[in-house]
Amino acid sequence: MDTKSLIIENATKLFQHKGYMGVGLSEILKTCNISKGALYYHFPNGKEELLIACLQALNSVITSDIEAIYEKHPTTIEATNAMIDKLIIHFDFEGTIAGYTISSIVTEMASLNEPVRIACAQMYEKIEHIYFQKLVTDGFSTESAKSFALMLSASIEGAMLLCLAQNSSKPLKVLSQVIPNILKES
Amino acid sequence: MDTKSLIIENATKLFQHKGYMGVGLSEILKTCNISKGALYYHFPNGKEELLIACLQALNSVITSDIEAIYEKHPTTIEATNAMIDKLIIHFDFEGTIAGYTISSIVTEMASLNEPVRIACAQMYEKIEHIYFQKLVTDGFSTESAKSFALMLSASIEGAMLLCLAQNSSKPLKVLSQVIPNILKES
DNA sequence: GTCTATACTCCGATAGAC
DNA sequence: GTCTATCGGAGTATAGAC
Repeated sequence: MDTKSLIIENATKLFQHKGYMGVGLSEILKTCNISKGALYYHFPNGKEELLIACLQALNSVITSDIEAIYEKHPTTIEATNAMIDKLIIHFDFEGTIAGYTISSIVTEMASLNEPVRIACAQMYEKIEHIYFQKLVTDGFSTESAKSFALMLSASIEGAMLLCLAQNSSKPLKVLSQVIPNILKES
Repeated sequence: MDTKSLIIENATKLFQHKGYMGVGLSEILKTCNISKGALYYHFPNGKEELLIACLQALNSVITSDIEAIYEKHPTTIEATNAMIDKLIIHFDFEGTIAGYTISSIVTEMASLNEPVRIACAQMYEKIEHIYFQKLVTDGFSTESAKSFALMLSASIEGAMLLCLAQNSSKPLKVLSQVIPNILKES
């Protein structure tokens, strides 16, 4: 693998787990076994440019992951539960879920750095769009689908936050049980 | 006001807006117009001890705020919508919502520092308990009330995250419209 | 109870050799 | 394309005067 991809891959994981401010360049360099010169050759504008690159790479990875799950299952309810199950299994196995969320970066940077905020917003938008399309396929009206897509996005993100705080996958488990009741035409 | 309370009040706001790592002691000192000596007299164990104190103070403020709203309104739906409206007004007026969430601290510290994680978990637990009690009063079964309380907690936290990312109060607005459809016995 | 002065580490960033 | 060496500043924490 080329050095640039290696840096992005390692830095992404570190940023997700410890936040932007919580990760020093030295930690990234040590993880990649490279020097400062190498990093600044690939990212001349330093840490912030690296973060943007990480967010864009993560956008591709996460959304294509979700897309694959949603293509494989016939309805939104089944697809969403399959996705949440995957999150739960990952949490119970790895002890964390940070790799599937950018909440640490959003909360830290959204109000401080506009380019970073926009990169985060684009990722949420893309995820919501996948939910939206599946809901329309299910037969929901455009308006209902939009509302429910946002609801799904918010509740899953929130449940991951609660899982981190409680150090338990229970919030996600309860969510997957409640979702079928939510996705009903009013 | 005594110095200790002053420190907690200012530091809490800074931690909420910029995260734990994003705030230096010097910034806290400057905001409070005090010296390092004063801070280390009140918090001998430094920044981490201060963070715990901030989380405990915030726990009281936020939960009693929510409790007051829930006592004033007859049903969970009305109380919740009143609470979300308050968040929306605050966002549209102040341009942020960070003061009503600890997500920045959770995502940054939950997996790194156990005492901080526990303080965060206690806050979410207390909030969920308020929702739970109101739902039981509404006539929900204990089991349903537990699930819906978690659902409310997760979706509201998630919606605040989306508001920060999108720099818009729209996610909270949509959530308040969807919630009445969710809170129905299955 | 609050101050100043200081210690020492780590930060992100740059320059220049190879 | 990657390295080492170094900069200036900010980080947390401590010691001791008042």
